[in-house]
Parts: sequence; structure tokens; C-alpha cells
Amino acid sequence: MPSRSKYKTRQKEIVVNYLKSVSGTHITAGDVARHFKEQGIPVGQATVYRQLESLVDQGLVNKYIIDSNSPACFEYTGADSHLQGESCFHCKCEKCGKLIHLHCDQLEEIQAHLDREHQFKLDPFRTVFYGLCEQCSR
Amino acid sequence: MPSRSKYKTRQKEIVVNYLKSVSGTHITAGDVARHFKEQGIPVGQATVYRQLESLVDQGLVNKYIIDSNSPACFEYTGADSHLQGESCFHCKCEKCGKLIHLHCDQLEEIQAHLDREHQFKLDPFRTVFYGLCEQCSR
DNA sequence: GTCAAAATGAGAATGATTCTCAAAATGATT
DNA sequence: AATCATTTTGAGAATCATTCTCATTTTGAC
Repeated sequence: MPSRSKYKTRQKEIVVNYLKSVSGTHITAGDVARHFKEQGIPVGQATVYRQLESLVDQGLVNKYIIDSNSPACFEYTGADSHLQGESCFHCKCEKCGKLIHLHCDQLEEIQAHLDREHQFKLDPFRTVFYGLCEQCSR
Repeated sequence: MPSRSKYKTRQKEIVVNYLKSVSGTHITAGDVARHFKEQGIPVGQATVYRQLESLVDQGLVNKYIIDSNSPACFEYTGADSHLQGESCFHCKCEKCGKLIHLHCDQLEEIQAHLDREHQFKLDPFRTVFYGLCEQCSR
């Protein structure tokens, strides 16, 4: 059972703030835990994983699973991030790892189509398009 | 360095044939290895992983990474599979975990659109749409 | 302040995947 | 069919991200 965060804790604040402070990059749970350990900030590894999971559940953080043998990446996508507002789609380059943010009306049509024709409620923040970016596909 | 399959071996044949025989389902490397072990078929675990990787490289098999804590799934997509030619999209229900296969012309338009307008070469086999399925969204 | 419920953390457990390396198989060449 | 360099195999160990355990601490409602 995931921690559904009923209490407000110092650790939760620290994790959110750190994620915000590195907004715009993708970072692994290990990176976060290591940072806290090195800086002597009292947030343990298990808590980092738990808080990240909870933040993903809340839609404040996006989780990217790039490859089966590399750790998952996280990115703050909350209200005061530069991703805020419109539904934002993400493209991840399988080769160079670049993460591209797309705002596009036609892509938003996908959402309506999946709902209308396939009765599937797409969660755009959790969905990542994988493929090759312009540079890497040449 | 991945095995780039210069020699033809019995194990390679066995793996390909088994993948074909379960065509249409998703199967993990562990499932495959377990099956061989239980049936006394002489293909070890390491070889299963190596052959699957090689088959993915050759484009005969697709690999799906659904979630960071569940094993990768494989599916035969070679010339004599029922997936031949069609792009197949996958929807994963965040609530019940169900995986849905979608064949849909309009969805295939996404691919063309991403390529045309955003210079992004979508890899449909690696891309999973997250959201809520019909049952779970009610 | 009391107290039940929730969150934390250190370390252990899990589990998928990859690595190691000696032995076996392959296929080209005699 | 014998030789031989190269490749592949497999049993088990190693790796490593992630989750679990559970005793301790923290939280917030009363």
C-alpha cells in the first residue's frame, strides 16, 4: 500500500522543494537520496522513494521509465513549474535521452479521441512518447 | 557487447519458435526461462535474455517496459505474426493495471504528425498511454 | 498532554537483469 | 573428419534499483 500522505511532514516539504529547485531536469531517486545524504539533510532513501511515489500519485511529479536497466527519472511538474498550465506532452529520445515538452492542439485531440472511441481516459502527465529526436534520427 | 548472432544455434531456434508459439500475448524473460526449465528444454536463463535482446535488435520481437518494478514484456512481431504491418499502441490502466492493445488508424496519425510537425520519430512499441480504462473511470 | 494513526529510517530482502569464465558448439579450412 | 579460431552457452555470482520490515518517532485531533 502506498503512503497516501495524510500527515504533513518535514521530509515531504524537503523533497518537494528539492524537486522544485531542480525543475527542468530529470533526476533519479538515487540522485535525490544521495544529495540529501551528502548534505546531511535528514531524509532517508526509503522516504525519498515513498515521497516520490506519492508526488507522482498527486500529479505533481512525472515519472519516466527510460529503459529496463536504468533507474526511473522524476521531474517536478506542479503549478509553479515551467510546465504548468496547458496539457503538456513529453517526448523522450531513446538515444540521447533528451526530454522534449510539447504543447500542441492536435496532440490534445488524441486525448479526446481515446476517450470518445476507446473509452480510455488518457493521463497526459504520465504518458511519455518514446522515439528518436531530430538530431538522433539522422 | 550484445551477442550479434553470427552463428546459428539450437537455442536461438528454440527461443524464436517459442516466442512465435505464444504470439499474441505478452511474456516476460522470466516466463520464457521458467518454461524451458520446467519442460527440460536446454536453454538457460542468460541465453534467454541474450536471445531476446538479439531478437529485439533484429526487429523480430518488441520489448515493452510497462513499469519500473515489473519485468519487461516481449512479443513476437515477425513476418508471420498477426501484428505484422500494423502499428500497435498500448494503453495501461493506472488503477487495475490492465494492458489494452489498440489498432487504430487515427492513432497512427499521431506518428505521422509527430514526424511531420515535431521532427520526432515515434516508437509506438515503446510508448504506453497511461490513464483509466472504461471500467475504472466510472 | 494523551493517544491512535501515520511516517520515518536503517538495514535487509527482493527480483530482474547482467556479468564471469570455463566448457561446448559452430563453421570455415584443410 | 580433424583442426582451430571464434562465438555461444550456462551455472552461478554480482549488480543495483526498488520495496519491505519493524522499531522508533512524529503528527494532529481531542
